[in-house]
Amino acid sequence: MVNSRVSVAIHILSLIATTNDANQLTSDWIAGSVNTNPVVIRRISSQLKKANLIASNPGVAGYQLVKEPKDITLLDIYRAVQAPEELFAIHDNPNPECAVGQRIQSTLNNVYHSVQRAMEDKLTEETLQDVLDQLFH
Amino acid sequence: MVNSRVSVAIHILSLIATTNDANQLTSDWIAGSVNTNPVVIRRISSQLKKANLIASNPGVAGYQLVKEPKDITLLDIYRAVQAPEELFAIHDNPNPECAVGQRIQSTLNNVYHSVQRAMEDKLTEETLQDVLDQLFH
DNA sequence: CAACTTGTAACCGCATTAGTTACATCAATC
DNA sequence: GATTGATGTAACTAATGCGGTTACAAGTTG
Repeated sequence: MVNSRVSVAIHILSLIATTNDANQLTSDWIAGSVNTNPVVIRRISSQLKKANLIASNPGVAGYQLVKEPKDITLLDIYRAVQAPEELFAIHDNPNPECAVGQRIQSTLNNVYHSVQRAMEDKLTEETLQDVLDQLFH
Repeated sequence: MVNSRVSVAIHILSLIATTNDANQLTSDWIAGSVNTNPVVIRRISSQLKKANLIASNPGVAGYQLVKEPKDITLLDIYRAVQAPEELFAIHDNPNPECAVGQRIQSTLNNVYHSVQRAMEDKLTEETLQDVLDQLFH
């Protein structure tokens, strides 16, 4: 299962996108909405910042979106908070002396590739704006 | 990331589908091809058996496919070894007094649903036979 | 009976995750 | 310029899930 950082990141970005008062947008206040520790918010915000999705300044309260919600895809968010990895794990060191063991890894890689691609395509289709539309239907 | 049990399950099923000598198909021998402990093989085989994909008998060596490889989809295998769960985790107890916190869970559920659906559709498209075709191209 | 097998329970070490404490650094305000 | 309150990070903890392993019950075959 994909960890909850993606969900928290979307929550954070939704708050940033819809909160007018910048002074209100502290990691403490966001943590109150997400219901977690402020450090968890700052940790994920740091990843969103490195991915160039939000901006912030040490010492000054608040976060700002760098792009418009319609230009932030869920894949952008996913990749911002998720270590780059394959969706499916493949076991290590299958026996090369076995016909199946010898070719199972490359075969699985091929098979899984289209599955992961399908997932990422869907994540690309949906943007932060779509999330906002659903939040305030 | 999805754990490696799916990959090991496909490996096991590939061996069963392509090994003629039933006496050879012990959990010990399969473990030698996968390169793991025989108990890991029996554990996953037990799940495949409960999912009605393979058959076996206590005390007698070997496993047999219950269906033809073309009738075993990767989703069948995925569901056999994977606890039924959502692909994306959603954080617990967001603040109901916040407009975003109040609706984020149901919104994320909707958003993630189509993504998971896309993945499962792809897993349904590919069968054990496709894997065998790629293994012995 | 002896030598095998499958099936399962139980435990271990490791990695990952979310939560937390602590603190360095910076900015705004009195 | 000292105080206050913010971001940014390092470091630690508890809980969880994973694959690997030992042990053993129960069955089959020769």
